[in-house]
Amino acid sequence: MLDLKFVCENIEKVRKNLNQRGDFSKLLDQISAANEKRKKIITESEKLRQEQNKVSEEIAKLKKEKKDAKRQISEMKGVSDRIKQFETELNHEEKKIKDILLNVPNLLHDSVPVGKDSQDNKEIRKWGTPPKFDFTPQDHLVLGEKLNIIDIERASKISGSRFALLKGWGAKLERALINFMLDLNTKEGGYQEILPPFMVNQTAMTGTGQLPKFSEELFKVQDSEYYLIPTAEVPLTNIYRDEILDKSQLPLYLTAYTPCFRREAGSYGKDVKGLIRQHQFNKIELVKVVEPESSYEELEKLTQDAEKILQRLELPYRIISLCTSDMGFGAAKTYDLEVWFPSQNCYREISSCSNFEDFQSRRMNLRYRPDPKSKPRFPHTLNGSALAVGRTLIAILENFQQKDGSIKIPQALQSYVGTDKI
RNA sequence: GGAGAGGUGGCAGAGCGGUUGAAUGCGGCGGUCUUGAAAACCGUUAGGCCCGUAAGGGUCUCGGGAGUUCAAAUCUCCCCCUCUCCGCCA
Repeated sequence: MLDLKFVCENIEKVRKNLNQRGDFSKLLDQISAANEKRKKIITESEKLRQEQNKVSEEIAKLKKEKKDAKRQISEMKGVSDRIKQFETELNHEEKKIKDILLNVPNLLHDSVPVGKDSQDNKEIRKWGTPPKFDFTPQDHLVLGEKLNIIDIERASKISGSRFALLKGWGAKLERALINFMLDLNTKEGGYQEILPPFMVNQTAMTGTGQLPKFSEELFKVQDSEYYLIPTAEVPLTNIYRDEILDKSQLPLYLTAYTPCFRREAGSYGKDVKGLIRQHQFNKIELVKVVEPESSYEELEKLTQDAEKILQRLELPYRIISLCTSDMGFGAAKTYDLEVWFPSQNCYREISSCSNFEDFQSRRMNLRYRPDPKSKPRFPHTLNGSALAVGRTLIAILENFQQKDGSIKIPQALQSYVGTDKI
């Protein structure tokens, strides 16, 4: 959520920035107008309240002295009604402002490349070289079926489309990856491991920005107010919602393994084959809460933490900076990590690392105190996948496949899987 | 699921419907004392919003919402959460 005051005081600047994401001009004007009205109402009603408080005090004094206060009481009867009227109007304007503000995306950082679609995303760097095969490499589905470790058909029998069943070494590899990533994040990255709830309430979803705008992407649990998390970002970032953290608690580094649940509405026909796009997938997430001054430095570090996993797994990847039109709703800047997929002969997203600045912390009223004497401020929040586990698994299958259809296990992972080949 | 208890400032814990944003204690910060520290003593210590260049002034907030009243932390109703006991259960 943007700062109302900032928006109203810098409306042309905000308009120009948001123009890169779409047309929010009308909404901004509505906000500005509603805010003017709001301020007027407040000024008027506070005058009345002041009078009410003063006279109430007089009444109290008179009563104490056992004197008559009838005149004052009847005088105040009308005042109280008018205050209530103002209150109603004020609530109306404030709700209007909040409803709009919750649906306005974050301002983009100056360094975000300008572009009109994903073609304009900017490659930042590349690591590793795509493997050369002296045979035609298979895609992960073919490999998975041959090895009897991925079963899509039976998964659709018990659930539906966009679900998968991992079996035997497949299941074990997935589990090994989870442990490997968590270990790396905690031991080398300094992240605290969290095992959060996989269902959260509406307030949490609003805090990180999934609601109110993107409800069609979420699974809601019937007969309850719970939503299945689409990413661990939601429970992790919301842990300290409505709190004022001490400066000594920052920076906060959190990591968690969770399954993620997404409706994938609007992705009909996209990635229908295989494990790329599922309704349920495993992910290890990194979340940071940091002081504003250091957040962009922290974004670089967080991205490197995610990269490190791919490097240890010897998977070739590249990093791109998402361009203005490809950026997500709440992010000010995003790097995507894309891993090499031999079967598709291209890089595909395996992690997304973003700085949300104070967009989320303002939504969830998460603050920190820079020092004991100063006012609380909104910290910056960041998150990134490290990594999407299912996509990592298939990247390993495809990049480490051998001529005979077997899969070599990357060195770093062998002790976790318990074999060097499947 | 059943029965009961309770939600007040960073924490603990008071609070006859009327100068109570809120006693007191602890903690935090500043100071006095001390060679230094501790102790003791003194002072200070919530957040949001509005007006104002500022100094400052005003206003709201005692889990959330609605109501009664000239006036609500205090009374009424609804909701949420926590704890204890019983039942069920991984």
